[in-house]
Amino acid sequence: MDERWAIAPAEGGGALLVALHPDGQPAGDIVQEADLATAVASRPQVSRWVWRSTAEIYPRLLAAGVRVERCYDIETAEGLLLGHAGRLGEPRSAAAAWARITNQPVPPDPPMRATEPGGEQSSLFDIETESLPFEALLRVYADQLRRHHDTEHPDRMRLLTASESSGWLIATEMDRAGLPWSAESHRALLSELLGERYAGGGEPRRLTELAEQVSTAFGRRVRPDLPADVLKAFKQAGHQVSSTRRWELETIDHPAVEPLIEYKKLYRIYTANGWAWLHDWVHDGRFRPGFVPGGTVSGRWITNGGGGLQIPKVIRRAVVADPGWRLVVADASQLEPRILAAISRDHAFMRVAGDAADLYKAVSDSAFSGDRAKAKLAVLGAIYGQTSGDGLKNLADLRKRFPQAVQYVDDAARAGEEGRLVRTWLGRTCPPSGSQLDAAQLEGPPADEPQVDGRRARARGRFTRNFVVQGSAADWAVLMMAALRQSIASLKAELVFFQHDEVIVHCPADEAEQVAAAIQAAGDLAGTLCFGTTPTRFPFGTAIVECYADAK
DNA sequence: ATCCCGTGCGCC
DNA sequence: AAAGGGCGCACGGGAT
Repeated sequence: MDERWAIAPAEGGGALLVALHPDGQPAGDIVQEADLATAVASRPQVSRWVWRSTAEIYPRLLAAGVRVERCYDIETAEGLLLGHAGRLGEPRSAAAAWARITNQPVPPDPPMRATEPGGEQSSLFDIETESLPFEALLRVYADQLRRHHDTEHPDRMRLLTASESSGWLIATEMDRAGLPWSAESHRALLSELLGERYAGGGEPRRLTELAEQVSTAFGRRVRPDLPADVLKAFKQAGHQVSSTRRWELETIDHPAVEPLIEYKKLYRIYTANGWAWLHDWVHDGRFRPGFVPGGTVSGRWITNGGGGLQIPKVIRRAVVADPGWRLVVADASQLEPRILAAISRDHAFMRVAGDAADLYKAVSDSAFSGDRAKAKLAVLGAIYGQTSGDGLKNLADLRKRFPQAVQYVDDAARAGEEGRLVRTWLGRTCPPSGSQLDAAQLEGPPADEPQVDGRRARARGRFTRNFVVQGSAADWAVLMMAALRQSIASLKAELVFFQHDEVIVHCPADEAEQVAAAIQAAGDLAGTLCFGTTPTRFPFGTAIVECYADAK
């Protein structure tokens, strides 16, 4: 039974509720109840809750011990529908949607609330309840159902909205659970890498030493954290470099290079994941990243404040399962080329993507006489938009063997260059050309010259080329997460981390094998739900470990 | 004192 | 060997 109810918070912790017809119209009278969580918990027959914002309501439900199976997040849907209409960037709040329906001035979206470091649950109660009347919210919802119907692929668009709404449920649950984090291991690691901190503050011992070594090598005081200073010093020493990026420094033969590179590496750890970060972001043995589903235009998630999706490999030593528990770490192997196979419907490419072990090997056997490195470069070049180098010839070979797959991304690039929109498989749409959210707009100086326009157009082409693949991969990934969430719901296991194509589940040791199997099953199901029946496979590399650093 | 931007590097 | 896409974050320095 697909029973839908809409709900909104009311004064004093209460709630307004109403049952809904399939077309979104109210199926009865609006009722008011005294307690939001009780109102939800007492209606187990409801299979999908319709609400303005998961971020507003769901933390309160979870705090009261109430989990929901499915929801429809109206503001998330508004963003996706606006995007589909080529209006990404316009206000997506329910109030804005209502204003558009009623031809009133559209209010700007409220600024994004900064996440409290550590994701304290209490801060989530502070979100102001929007003053849009419940009846207006219901009208917005019904209007959105109609707009779904009018999209290019209504079934896919509905699946996208449902999936993205699930993403918000998952994000909220993951932030509540938190990633198990050993502050003790983290501190030990920092001491080992950086040395002691001086009592009076300032950089730790190892950084001070390396900075001195750099100065010694130059024969004068040089501050390694000032690129301009470093550039000048190298120039005086007779080495011309255009930046102090690591790969460029590595080409120089000079005794300052080695301590300088080491300094930069450790300085990064010190500033981004050092003692201050640990203090701000890890509490009670958990790191709560503040996940934001669909935070990027391509649909990838972002996190709020703690750099949760950029945890350096070396720092993963601090991610440790609870005693008797394990981390099941799984990443989807070679996901983007497999996605390209599925969305392009290139039969030959779908078949090589049916090789569960190694797609690049399968491509190289098929088109590059066994040269795996070449095959990989060609495939990545197609996805990212190669502009130079040997890759172009490899790309030509790839096109010969898999014309439809390469055509798909070439078409996306062409569309982008010509200022048209492109969409992911499920219908998430790129920003319109020239809009605020169009990254290619920033490319180069703001001049009217044809050369600049051309470069900008090509930059947008590379963006849209990648968008259809990266974004469709994000479509798949969230569906996979939603399927996984359902299949482990009866276990003690908890989803605790998600990073583009990688998930971590924290579970008792005796559940680990079952969880690992559930992840693969969820990937397979997501593939079928998203793309229908195809030969393409979505295999995972899975590790059952006590420490994140031991995965892979 | 505070904001903005370029630089550089972490992740996928 | 690097490049080609997407991000967040910290820093210093200049502008305000």
